[in-house]
Amino acid sequence: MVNENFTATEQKIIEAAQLEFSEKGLSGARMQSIADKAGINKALLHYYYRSKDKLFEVVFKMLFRSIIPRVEEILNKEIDLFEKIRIFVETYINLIQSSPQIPMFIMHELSSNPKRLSQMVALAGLNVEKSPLKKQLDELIASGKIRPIEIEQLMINILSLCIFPIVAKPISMTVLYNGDEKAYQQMIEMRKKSVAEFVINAIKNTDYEELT
Amino acid sequence: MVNENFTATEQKIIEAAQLEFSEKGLSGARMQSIADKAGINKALLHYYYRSKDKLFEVVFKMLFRSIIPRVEEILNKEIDLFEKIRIFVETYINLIQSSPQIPMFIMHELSSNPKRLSQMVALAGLNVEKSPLKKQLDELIASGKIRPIEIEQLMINILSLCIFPIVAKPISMTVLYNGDEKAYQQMIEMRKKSVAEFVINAIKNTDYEELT
DNA sequence: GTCTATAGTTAGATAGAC
DNA sequence: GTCTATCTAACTATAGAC
Repeated sequence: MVNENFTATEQKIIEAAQLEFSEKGLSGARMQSIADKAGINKALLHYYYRSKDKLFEVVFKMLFRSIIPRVEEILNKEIDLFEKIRIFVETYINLIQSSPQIPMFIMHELSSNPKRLSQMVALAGLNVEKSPLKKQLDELIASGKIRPIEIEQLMINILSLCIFPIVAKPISMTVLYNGDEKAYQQMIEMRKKSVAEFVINAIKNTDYEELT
Repeated sequence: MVNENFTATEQKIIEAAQLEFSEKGLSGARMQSIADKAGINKALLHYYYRSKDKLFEVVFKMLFRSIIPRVEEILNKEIDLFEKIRIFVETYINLIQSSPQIPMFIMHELSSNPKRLSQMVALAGLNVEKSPLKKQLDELIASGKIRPIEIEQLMINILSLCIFPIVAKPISMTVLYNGDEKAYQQMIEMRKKSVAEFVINAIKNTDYEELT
């Protein structure tokens, strides 16, 4: 996760901060707690990052920049759409699972400062409308292989199915499994395959299949 | 939203608090800001609710209790499963749309205090495994009308598709629509119908259709 | 670069008048 | 019940020694 040439101390701070911010959000996080997690003291945090807000900004940008390329890479690969969906779902759920704080971290940030995100998106040069994925999707719709669906709707459906169950872990674990952690983990594990099939079945055009 | 016999002041406080808590979360919320929104002063908040935590608890419980019965009612209705999904999706997206803070509010709460939720769920007597919906689902699977799927997976899929796009409004609005609010609203509007069809197509057993 | 000590600020909570 | 004024605690941020 930490990639640039930081000193050992900087790395420890970034890691500790990421953990604290995603657990507690910007306002809930405590500089003291970050310092403790990093095994240093408060003053050093300010020495490196001046203020809580600056530190947050740094951590946020790093996280964001580490995710975007991975997503883009998969989406723009030259492979069959259904295969792409399978790979994307599995990779993405694994990614979130390994750092379940990330989505919450980003969502925390968003509600308080939506502008920051748009700057970063613009900077990353993301544009769904002009993506190779859209072209691929439109061709399959035109040929009748899949049902008509807007790329935005498809993307948001896939993202919802991958992200929400993990972000809302306490809800699903409690409401669906009476707090059974193991059952919940099994469910997530299953979803690495089942979500892709769910999506594929949802968009596959069955009329077309009958013709082949 | 406010239903019991509260005084006018209490109502104003509850409404203001709900707004503030869902915008900022528990830690980000300010008693001063709640007082301002309610048009009273800080001291009065403490007069009525003793502490910030108590106030939060009251607001949270009220919200939770207002949602559960509505969800249960739809899910246990004696109607066709596909029709049930259509009604549920439309009602649920409308509900969240009218109070988009609710999911964030609940999720904020969850990360900080998962136990509170389980108490409330237990209290509400929710149990998916024993619900009429599960029976209905299992029958349709047995008869081959829909593909095998666990009720928990189906529920979490539907909830994800309804809740996430609204909770993650800033993400989707920015990433998918370059910040165009109107385009985003249109997308949500479409989803009131399209999500149900997406889910139905995903679970419908096409082999069975061919047989009929 | 890293620490201890402390200054400065904010915000939750209480006391007491009306 | 509602207000103003105030206390106290928590937390961010800085100063200054090593």
